[in-house]
Amino acid sequence: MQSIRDLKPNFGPPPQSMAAGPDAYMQGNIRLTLEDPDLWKSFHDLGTEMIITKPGRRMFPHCKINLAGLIPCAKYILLVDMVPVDGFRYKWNKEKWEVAGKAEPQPPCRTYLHPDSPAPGSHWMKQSVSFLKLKLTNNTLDQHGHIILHSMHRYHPRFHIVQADDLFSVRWSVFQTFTFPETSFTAVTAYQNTSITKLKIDHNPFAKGFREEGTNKKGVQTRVQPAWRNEPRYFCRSAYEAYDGEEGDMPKRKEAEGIKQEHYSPGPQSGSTSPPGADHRDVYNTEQLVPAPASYQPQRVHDFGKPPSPPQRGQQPQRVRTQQLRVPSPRRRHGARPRRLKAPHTRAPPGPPGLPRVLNMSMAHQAGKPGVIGHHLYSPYGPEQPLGQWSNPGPTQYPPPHHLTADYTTPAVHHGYHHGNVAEWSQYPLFSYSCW
DNA sequence: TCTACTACCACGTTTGAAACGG
DNA sequence: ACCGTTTCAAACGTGGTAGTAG
Repeated sequence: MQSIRDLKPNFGPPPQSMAAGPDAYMQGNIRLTLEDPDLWKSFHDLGTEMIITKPGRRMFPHCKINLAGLIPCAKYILLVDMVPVDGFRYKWNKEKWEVAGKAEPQPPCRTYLHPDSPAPGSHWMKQSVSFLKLKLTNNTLDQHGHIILHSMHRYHPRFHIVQADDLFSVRWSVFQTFTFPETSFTAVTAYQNTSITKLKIDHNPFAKGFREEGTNKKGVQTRVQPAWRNEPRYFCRSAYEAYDGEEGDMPKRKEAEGIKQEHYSPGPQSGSTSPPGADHRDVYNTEQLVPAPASYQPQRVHDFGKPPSPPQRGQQPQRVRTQQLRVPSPRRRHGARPRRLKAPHTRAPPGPPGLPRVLNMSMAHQAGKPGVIGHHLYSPYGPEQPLGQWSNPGPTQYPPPHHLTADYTTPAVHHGYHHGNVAEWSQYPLFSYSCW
């Protein structure tokens, strides 16, 4: 059913203090499923691209998850960050992505905190959790708390669930981390793959103006069909399939259901042209406990089987209105067309003044040195209230992804337990909390 | 010349205060 | 006065495109 390959080298028995606790058991039952997996897969098959801009750009598709198995009355914090898929920089050449060299040093790592956090498990489970407001930027000096990425690099989002009563106790809490392989993407400043552009136009409501039907005046040739749900895919070939090398014959999932047996090869292991080419709706699940420095310590393996009730296609998710505030800005563009003038609304921001809630964590750790990390929390509940500190955000290089593994029978890759207060539970920056 | 990036544009959607009606 | 619905415009999100830098 499931196997764990290539997780972490230093697996060992979990500390009993952690393994035996009721929380540990309950946390092990947490299930996380990705909403709109077919849409994600559609993009993934082509090689998802996400636009990054200086002012910040939303993701599309955006991250939306369903949670189950939380303790209803316990409070949780949800976080998302982006980690490089591999250590390469890419370029688009002749209709396919090619490795263009070594990855640039990583910018300060930031983590997006879901605006509802902290909230009880019942809150997270009663409806899908959307990270719609998450924005990506290539501005390393960004002051808005957006997640900073490098263009032409590949990333994938990680979801972190932390049982904690408040933001300040995160460092003492247990993290559980999940990823969805089909959410990996290439950060770009302009779309390279025209098929991706078409797909975005077709499915993103904000891009309706570029569809052929309607009032599109730009002559963009796109499919007219509005929805991806009820039609066969007009695209067929993954851009990643264009990669030569070991993954060229990577098995593709035959259909949306059924047991998958493809092998997910992490980038570094599959040569220089590393992008994962297969879709991976179902994944293995492992957990790990409080890490010893620089090592994962998987505790046990869960076999969750199929997700309990995967989101139904076409199901209109309940509209979620978060407390996310709008960052007041004078006018977005210089030459925007004039608006009709009337008594101008004095729109109060829907939330207290401030900024998107983003944790900024920069790793100071170097090989063999537990890092003292800085992180910056932007909270909508107060203007620029850093709950942490910046500290020495020197450029760091992400490690190769260890977590992308083989057989999948559960919705998400579950990376397991780790404590937020341990600086080097892994090489990833997120958990380099030192203080809040 | 090529590639990556930016600024601007014109479109559409979202949002919430104001207006309105019961 | 209260509550629910509708209206409407500012704010925002989107991809295209031209221009620029290296």
